[in-house]
Amino acid sequence: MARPLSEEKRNAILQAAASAIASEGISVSTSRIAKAAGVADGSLFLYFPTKDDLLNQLYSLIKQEIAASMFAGYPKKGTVPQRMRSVWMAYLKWGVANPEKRQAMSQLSVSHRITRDTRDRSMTHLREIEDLLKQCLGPENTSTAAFAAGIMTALSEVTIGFMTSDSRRASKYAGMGFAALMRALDCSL
Amino acid sequence: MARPLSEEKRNAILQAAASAIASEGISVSTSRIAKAAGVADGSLFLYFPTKDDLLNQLYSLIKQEIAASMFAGYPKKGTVPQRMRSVWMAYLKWGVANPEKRQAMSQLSVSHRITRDTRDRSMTHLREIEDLLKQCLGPENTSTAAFAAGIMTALSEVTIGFMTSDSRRASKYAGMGFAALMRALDCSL
Amino acid sequence: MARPLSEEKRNAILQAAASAIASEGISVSTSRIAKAAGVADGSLFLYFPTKDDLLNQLYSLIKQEIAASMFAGYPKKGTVPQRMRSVWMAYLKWGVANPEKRQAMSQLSVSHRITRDTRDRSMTHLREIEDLLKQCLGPENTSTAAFAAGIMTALSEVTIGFMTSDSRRASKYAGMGFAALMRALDCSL
Amino acid sequence: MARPLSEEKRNAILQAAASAIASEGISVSTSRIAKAAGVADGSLFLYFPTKDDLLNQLYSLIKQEIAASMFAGYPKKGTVPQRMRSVWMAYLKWGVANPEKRQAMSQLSVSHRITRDTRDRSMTHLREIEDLLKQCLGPENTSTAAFAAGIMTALSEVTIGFMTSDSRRASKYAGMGFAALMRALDCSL
DNA sequence: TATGAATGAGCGTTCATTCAT
DNA sequence: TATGAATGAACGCTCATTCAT
Repeated sequence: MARPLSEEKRNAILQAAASAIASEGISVSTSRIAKAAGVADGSLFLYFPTKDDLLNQLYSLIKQEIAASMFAGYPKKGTVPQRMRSVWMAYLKWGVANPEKRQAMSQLSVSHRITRDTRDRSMTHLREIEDLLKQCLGPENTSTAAFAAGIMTALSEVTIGFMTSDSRRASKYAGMGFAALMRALDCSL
Repeated sequence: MARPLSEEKRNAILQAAASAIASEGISVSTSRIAKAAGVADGSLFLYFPTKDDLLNQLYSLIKQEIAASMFAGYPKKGTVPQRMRSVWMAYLKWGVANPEKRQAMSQLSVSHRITRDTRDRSMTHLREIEDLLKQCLGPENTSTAAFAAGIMTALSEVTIGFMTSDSRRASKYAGMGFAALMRALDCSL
Repeated sequence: MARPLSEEKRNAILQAAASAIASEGISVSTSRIAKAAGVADGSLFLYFPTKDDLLNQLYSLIKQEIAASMFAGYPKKGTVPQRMRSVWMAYLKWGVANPEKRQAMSQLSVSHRITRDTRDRSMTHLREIEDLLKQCLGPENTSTAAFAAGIMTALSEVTIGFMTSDSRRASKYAGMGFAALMRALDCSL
Repeated sequence: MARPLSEEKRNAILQAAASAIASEGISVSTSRIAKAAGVADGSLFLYFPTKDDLLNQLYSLIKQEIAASMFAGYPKKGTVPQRMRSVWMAYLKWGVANPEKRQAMSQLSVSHRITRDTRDRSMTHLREIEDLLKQCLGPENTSTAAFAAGIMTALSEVTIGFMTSDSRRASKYAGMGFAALMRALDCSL
């Protein structure tokens, strides 16, 4: 049955795309991505029917990866602040460890080539965060959980940015960021 | 400094670029921008030698416009919180009133076509904000003013986003956002 | 002459090619042909070393099939007009029964990918027709037999076209076509 | 107002397309056509938005040219046979004089890239021929005029083919072809 | 023998930029 | 100054063909 489509190559392409987009932007050519992935130009289209597909799948993959990493070492039984801190620190860790994916993501998330559908699907991973935030905010502020989630995301991006560009003070930023978040959210508990 | 060409056309091109980029992304063709501006394809290059120049000038222009609008009605003699609130609300107002420029900006700010130089120059407009924040944070936290500015920007973007997509509750978000900001910054007063 | 491969698959490929070319033109991909034939993309090249080979063999095959069908039920002992009518009607019957092959043939016969050699070889099948025509035309017009054959072919194509697109009057066209042919040839007998 | 689109270049492209298609088939690349026309690759698309457009316009153009040339020197007051002969000879003349266009046409007319619409529009030019044929056939055979037109076209193609490949006897074929046509049609007058 | 993944040349088309008018 | 036709490099994608399995 000939060779099966290699998961390895698929990943190489996604990886190469992330890195190429990080350094050249979304307008990077599929040819450059293929070259960086070590496959022929045409092979890319064996794994992803169009460039838009590649872009959308990359977006989904990174979102998934983020969601997963956020819950690594999650203290299910911990207090709400403990759990908040865990998620926060886990995301920061991922962000600092994956600068290319973060940069690629910043390009992808504003791109018109990422469909509404892709965005919606990736949202579901954040449902758990919103649940956590609802507990933090208390029952009367339940409706603002989405806003709170936005704040959390925004603050974490800023924090990772500073951690990356001024890495000597990385852990200081991490702490300051978390403190700012908790104050901003003004959790009832 | 004499500008030999029609200032009017120059502005039409910048305006058209903002709107075209907002709706199609940075990859929009110069031809489409020219058409939208009501000038010939070739004329665009009389005003901006390359597309990158146009992009950079647009970036600068919007940044400038933002900076200016932030200080409209600024109460120079007011208390720090009053001045903070003024700047915050002024920016929100601009953001809600200029969705296209905001969208264009979100594309431009992540683009690799905006040079370091352009970015740096635009930073200077925010010097005043940092000064204000230093007063807010107190002398011992002076070194974190840049981080605080990042937080402020991030929170305002989130807030405008929610105001725009859920406009019935716009003023509620504006207030919540400001409260969150002040708490996050934990100003010594 | 031993053909090592499955005659069945070879035929399936030729059949699929005829049908695919009929509906999509000669530019149809070998992959589509393979798929329609129920074999793998690569397998096609086990049976036909190149696409051009496939095309040429298909051309030859159809020409052969036409030649054979023309002489089905041929009245060897009949008069010249009887034999002419037999050939005429037999070809019409084949044409009406094999629209895909006819369409494929119309693409193949004008294609530059069919070699002179292939065309020449296929000509020999029509030698018998020319012999028949020579008898019809009489000894003094022997040199125009090729022209007469051209006329016959041309008229039969037109006739089949009308029979196919206006099938209610098919037999009327068949008769009219034959009458026109016999008049056009002005046979001495 | 800059240069206007040059009719000359447009014609050069159509001409180059006809000749390139004649010698390489419809699959000839737009780049090759552009080169042959003496324009840049991109310029072709200034005159024809897609290759299909070029193909369709070329088809229409040649059909029009044929229709026009058929009625050059047409004896409006002549008898029906005189007029038939005029049209016949005029078409033969065009065909012999324009072998490339004829070859291009043979590719175009079987191509799936020529739309139904294009074909239909080009049909109208042949209305006049059908009218002439109706007079030839007499009122009782009016319904078969389309069939007669098909026969006429088919015979003329065969005739031109022989005139071209055996040009020493060109005028003999022209006469023989016409005689065959008139007999085939069996005109009542 | 049969498969289908892999290849890379080539395609139709777009577009930033130039230049004749 | 302003125009838009002209350019050609580069793009995303296809496909006949090869080759590892």
